[in-house]
Amino acid sequence: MSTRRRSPVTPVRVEPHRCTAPEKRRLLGTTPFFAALDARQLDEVAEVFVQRNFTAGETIHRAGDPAERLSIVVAGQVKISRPSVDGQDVLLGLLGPYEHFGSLLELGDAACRDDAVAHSDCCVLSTDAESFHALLERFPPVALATLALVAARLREAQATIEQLSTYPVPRRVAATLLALAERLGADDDDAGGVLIGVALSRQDLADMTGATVETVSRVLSDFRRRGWIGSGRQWVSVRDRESLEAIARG
Amino acid sequence: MSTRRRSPVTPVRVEPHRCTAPEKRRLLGTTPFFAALDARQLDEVAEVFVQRNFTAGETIHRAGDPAERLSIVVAGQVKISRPSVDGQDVLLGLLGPYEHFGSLLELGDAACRDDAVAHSDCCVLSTDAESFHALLERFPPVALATLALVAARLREAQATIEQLSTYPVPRRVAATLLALAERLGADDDDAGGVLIGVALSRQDLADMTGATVETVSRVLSDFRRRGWIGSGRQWVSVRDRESLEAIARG
DNA sequence: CGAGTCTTTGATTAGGATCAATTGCTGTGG
DNA sequence: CCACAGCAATTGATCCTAATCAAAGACTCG
Repeated sequence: MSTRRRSPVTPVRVEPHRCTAPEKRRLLGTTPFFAALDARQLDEVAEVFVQRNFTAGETIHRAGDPAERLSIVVAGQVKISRPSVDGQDVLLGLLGPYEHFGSLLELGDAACRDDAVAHSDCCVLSTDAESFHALLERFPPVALATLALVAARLREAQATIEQLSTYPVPRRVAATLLALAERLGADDDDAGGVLIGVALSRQDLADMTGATVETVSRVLSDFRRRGWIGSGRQWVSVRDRESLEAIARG
Repeated sequence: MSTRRRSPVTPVRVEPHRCTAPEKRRLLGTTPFFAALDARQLDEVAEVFVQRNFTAGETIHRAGDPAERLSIVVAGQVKISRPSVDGQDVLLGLLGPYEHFGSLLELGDAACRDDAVAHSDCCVLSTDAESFHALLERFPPVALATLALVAARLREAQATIEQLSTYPVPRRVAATLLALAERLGADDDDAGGVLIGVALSRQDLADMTGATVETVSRVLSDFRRRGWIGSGRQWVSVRDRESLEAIARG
């Protein structure tokens, strides 16, 4: 068929390295959290962060674990999902570099509500909630940056609520694809579209849109037949942004 | 019928007053934003806040207005809803005393995404985004408190996303009623339940749960027949928390 | 009392979920 | 290198939840 190909164009990322101290400092400095700090201050920050690598599919933490760490993705992607008894997971975030997950503030005995899984091989810097809280108090600009990040997340969440409340599935799928292409678009697969640069199963898409695998598959087949997207096992690429936007707008 | 009554037990609140300066200071001090500040600091804060009263139904701001003010409810309730072209509004928040709305940070030319309407007569303290930003920088504890508030909102939003993605309507309605009773429960109407202390139309409930008025009405009728709630025009009271919780848990 | 709004109830429809196979891709091991 | 195991994706058939369409009842207020 015109819009089908057989091999996922997604190059897989691997990162089996260990950060040196100065590297760690540099990475943290690139992060929106700590962008405002100078070299000396970054040293202080770097001291409380530890680096860990995960291979694709590895579990970072599970819902129910004590909520005591804040983590920042520095390479690769991490999938945050809320599990439910009957296996109907909800995908709350697909985080790329410089995005955070875990607990920002809660020092008490709160439990994690979500699973965090390495969606690709990835590298994560993390610290315990207590140390992070100390950083917030010590460096006011960090608190402000954090506030901005959380506020942005809240806005995204509210947009998602709006979508789930009122849009039919094809519209939600279109909007989700566009958002992903925007955030993770590795431009151009060989058919001149914007390839979503992350392994993306139908199940993932279903968990993001609150639909079922089957429905998502049907919707994508339809979009593909119309030439709006290309898709295959674990990948999607946007080929006709205009049309998708029209659907996403209603 | 056993569970019907004719008059809404909701007492309407009225507040046609004007805060004196010390009153304003005291109110701000009770707010989670500024609880950590001392009297002198509160004076400074109070200077940039102005008080406004609204009568029930009055519009505070509309989606599309420039996003330039942060407001804190000090009495009454404010309804935050996201309008959509086809009138399918989404109710994002029903705010009571000490909850905030408006823009925390965006100093640019951002536009409000939501309508804010006085849901009851209410009293609001507000300031412009710029002044608030200055307060955040001047008083680090305020930034931390704000961060905690926004993080809490984010958690609520994620819970809502989970519900909308996977729960059927009766479950969402039950969960919503319990949450409202928790937050706004004026205990005891004359039938020994927990009355939700706010005017609450079926439409509001529909906008909160992403369902239609008709469906909500049917669900409530069902709950009422089972004796789990009492309800009437613009009010609901929870009479059998246990059973509702069972539904809300699935 | 009568207009207007909110609520309830019924009948019908449709969007998606569910159930059930089948096909196709990938990586593995003989 | 090919066969096969295993998972991902597709497609079809059916069912069901909730939306839609339509109307009538209830409460409120001027």
